Amino acid sequence: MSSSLAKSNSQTLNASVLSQLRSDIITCRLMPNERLRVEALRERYGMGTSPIREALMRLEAEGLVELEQNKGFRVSEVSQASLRDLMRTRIEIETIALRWSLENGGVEWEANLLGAFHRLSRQTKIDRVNSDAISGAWSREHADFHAALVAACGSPTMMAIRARLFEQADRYVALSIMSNGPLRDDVGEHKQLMRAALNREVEKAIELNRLHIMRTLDKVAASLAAGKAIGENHMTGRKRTP
Amino acid sequence: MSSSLAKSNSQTLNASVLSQLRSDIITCRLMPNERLRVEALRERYGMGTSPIREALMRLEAEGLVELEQNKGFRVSEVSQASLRDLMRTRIEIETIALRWSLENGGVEWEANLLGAFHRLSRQTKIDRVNSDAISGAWSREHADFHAALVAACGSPTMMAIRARLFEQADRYVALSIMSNGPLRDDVGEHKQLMRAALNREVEKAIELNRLHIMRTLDKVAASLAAGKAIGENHMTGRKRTP
DNA sequence: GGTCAATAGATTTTCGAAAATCTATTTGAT
DNA sequence: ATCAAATAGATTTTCGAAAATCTATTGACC
Repeated sequence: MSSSLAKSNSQTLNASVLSQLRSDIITCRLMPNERLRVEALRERYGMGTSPIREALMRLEAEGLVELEQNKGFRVSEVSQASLRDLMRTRIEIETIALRWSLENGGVEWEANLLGAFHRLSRQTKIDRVNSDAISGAWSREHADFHAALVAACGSPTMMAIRARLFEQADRYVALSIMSNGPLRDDVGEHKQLMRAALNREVEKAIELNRLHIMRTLDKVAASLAAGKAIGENHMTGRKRTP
Repeated sequence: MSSSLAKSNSQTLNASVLSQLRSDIITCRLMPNERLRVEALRERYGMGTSPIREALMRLEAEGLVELEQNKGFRVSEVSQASLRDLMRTRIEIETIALRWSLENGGVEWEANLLGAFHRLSRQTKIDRVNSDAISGAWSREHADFHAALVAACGSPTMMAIRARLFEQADRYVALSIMSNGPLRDDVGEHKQLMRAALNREVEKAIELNRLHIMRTLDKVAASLAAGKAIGENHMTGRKRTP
């Protein structure tokens, strides 16, 4: 029942539960709006209150968790409005990061991008066999590919912002997959995008990236509208007295 | 010696120490790179370890604090490189937010902007009398003015990013003021910027904003280069044994 | 029946001490 | 003298219980 990722014991419990919680939220093993009771999390992750609350505070700053004074934490709510806001902002941020990256990228960047694409396309094939069981691996390769695109942008600040928005978007994607199955086979899209990037066709790459995000938005928004029940009022109330 | 802001007791200690710490870091009452020992902070803010560590974790996500595993927290380091990265990113973000805000802003937005400018210009006058003693008040009005500019941008995500970057920049400004005194009298700059915004002269407002940030960057970068000693190696070592 | 205060249980928040880890210094061997 | 292991003190990290707060329900009163 508890999360799978066994962490190397060289980390502090704090760091360990932070990455586990983040992962559980992004993949919607912890559903949007779900209450995060300290006692329940203590049991789930097997540790005391301190590291858990510390991790939750950090995730609050990242926007994955919300805290109401004296009422505790819950997973951030999802909504059409914030999905659209998120994706709109993502497009702007990635546009800038991509432009900078194409201006600065050298041979190393090109090599890493090619590598990331290769891993992603392989992973896609594997997934087609295993259905959507281990799509966690795909998700990681997918994230890596998009990170590789902007890796040469030269701005740690911009990259950090981009990564955070990508994570938030990933949560919506996970939610969509849960109700409607895998989004679509977009190996082609990624390949096009990579080619434009490697050829330094800046405006084309930016436009492809924008379309890539917009297509995801449409798909996710649709399944969010359809599967309204999911994610709304999920374990919203307090534990019933026996 | 401890921070002045007396917090209303309706907040949790956690929320209280969070805002105090954030303020102390942004104003450089806690200097860049200064170690943040839990015991010292316990004394400074008068509470136990839990709320303090929770606040520190949150500030780490905001980029004001850095955590090294098993070695504790310290105020984030400052550097020419990260200053330039920060300002460059700020320009891009504020450009987008400003554009959206000028597209969407209604009468309410205009009124609030005028009000914010009025308070800022009044505050500037008061400050000229009291030297740089209570420049904290000016800093607040200044932040409010820039927030008012983009308040109609319609994107909570973009506004949150902008606010965070502004805070980070404010820390550099505070550092600069500490060594070189008040930056400059930029009432005129703010007035120009407001007028362009109210007249919906989008490109002009964006350019003025860019110049506003660039001028600040130049000034701050210069005093950072000059006063190298400040902020470097400040209480960097471990407490000496008696 | 409806409203409001009192109560009890659940939950969050906070504390202070214990455990784990790091760092500087001393000690001992080569 | 040099290096490495051992030690001691400082510091971080974690725990579990106590205090504070919230929420649902009961019961009194109109």
